[in-house]
Amino acid sequence: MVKGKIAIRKINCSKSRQVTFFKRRTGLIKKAKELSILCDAEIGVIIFSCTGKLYDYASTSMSSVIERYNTMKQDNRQQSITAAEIQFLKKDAESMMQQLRCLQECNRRLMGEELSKLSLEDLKNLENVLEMGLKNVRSRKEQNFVEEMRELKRKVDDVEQENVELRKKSKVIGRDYRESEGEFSAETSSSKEISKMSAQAIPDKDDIPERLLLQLSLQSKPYLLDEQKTTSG
Amino acid sequence: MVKGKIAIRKINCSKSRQVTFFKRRTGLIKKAKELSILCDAEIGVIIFSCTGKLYDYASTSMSSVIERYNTMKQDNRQQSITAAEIQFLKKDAESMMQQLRCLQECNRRLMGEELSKLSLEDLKNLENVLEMGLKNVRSRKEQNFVEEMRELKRKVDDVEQENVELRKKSKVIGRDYRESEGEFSAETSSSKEISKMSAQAIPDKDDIPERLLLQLSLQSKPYLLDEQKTTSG
DNA sequence: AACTATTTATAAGA
DNA sequence: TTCTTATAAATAGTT
Repeated sequence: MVKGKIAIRKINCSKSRQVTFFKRRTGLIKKAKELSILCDAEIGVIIFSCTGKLYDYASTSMSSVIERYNTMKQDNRQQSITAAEIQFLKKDAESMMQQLRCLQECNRRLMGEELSKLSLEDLKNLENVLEMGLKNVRSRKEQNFVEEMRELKRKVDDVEQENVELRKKSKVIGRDYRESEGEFSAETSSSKEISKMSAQAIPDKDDIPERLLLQLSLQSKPYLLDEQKTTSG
Repeated sequence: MVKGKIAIRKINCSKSRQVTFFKRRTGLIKKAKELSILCDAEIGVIIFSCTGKLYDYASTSMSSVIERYNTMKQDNRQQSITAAEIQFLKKDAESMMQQLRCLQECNRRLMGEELSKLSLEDLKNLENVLEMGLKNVRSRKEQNFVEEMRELKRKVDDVEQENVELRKKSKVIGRDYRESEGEFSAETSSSKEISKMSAQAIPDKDDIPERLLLQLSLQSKPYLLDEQKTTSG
């Protein structure tokens, strides 16, 4: 190159390697700058010295260059999730958080909490909604009740019928058979079924990571069927 | 630089810009190569032409260079958001979605909808919650009502007092003044205030992007104070 | 793409 | 690191 051309291979002498690194690094970045200006190009140069020090140049910004590079390369591994996508995710999260807060507020009001900010008109509307809801719940409850009663009666009839036949049998083979035992066992099995039905509940709040619960301050537990809130009696 | 030095500024002639771009790009990458070899440096060069075409060189591999760059820069903005973080974001989103669905279900049940899956026990609990809530709402409503009545009465008194004084005045200056006019205008202003109070509602669902609404199928509008749902009467 | 006149870059030495 | 200087390399303008 000058005053004694050198071969392009690693410079062994640490001292002169360092000097050459400084000179050529400066030169390289100068050339990159010139190229970007002359030809209106977007350029990024990243240089790590052999000692690990970082030197860089970017005509716009390095993140812009890298992002553009990744987009163009369609690198689907780690880097390809662009800033835009992350923005979307974050925006989604924000919207959902807002929705959650809104729903929680509604929920609390439906449970008769946090009413202080409501106007007389709002309260009237809320009362109407609750009255309607309560009517529906009672109607449904009654319906369920009637159905379960009917079911129970049918079972009792079945067991009584069974008992009658057992009694007949015991007379035939001349053996004593206590009638109360059969009835009792039938009753317990049907009440087991009732409690099994009430066990199928909606998803529990424990499925949600604590991190989020804290963020949302769900400490007041707006989940209706949470056992800590709705102990019957 | 040569045979007529040129100024470092964008070359206007598209043709010569293209030629210069080719020459200098080649030169830049050659210099980068030489530097990486001579000084044992890890180098990456990314060049986008003004037409958007990508040219690059990396002494090792570009992903290695970029990764090392990001690690070193600890760039907390776009690129450094690791795959793990993105996983977190997505998990958060999922959890929130689940919470939302759960809250919506609760909300609907509190409004007496979607009761079919509930057991007799659940329905009893729900009825209790609604009764409690309704009690609170009615109590609050009554309180608000009393307060507003008191406020109104005070205003009426004020206006009557004003009337009395106006009548006195009109006698003094011998001019006729109709008493109904004053009272009427006072009444309208106070009823305006009532309706203003009910206007301050909770955030509307319209604030939430349509994309999310669709995802959540919020079409059934579980927002209590949504005007389409809770029209009084 | 090749040529060439010059400018630029830079190796070696200070 | 910076300066100097001799010389190699890069490249603008032309063919």
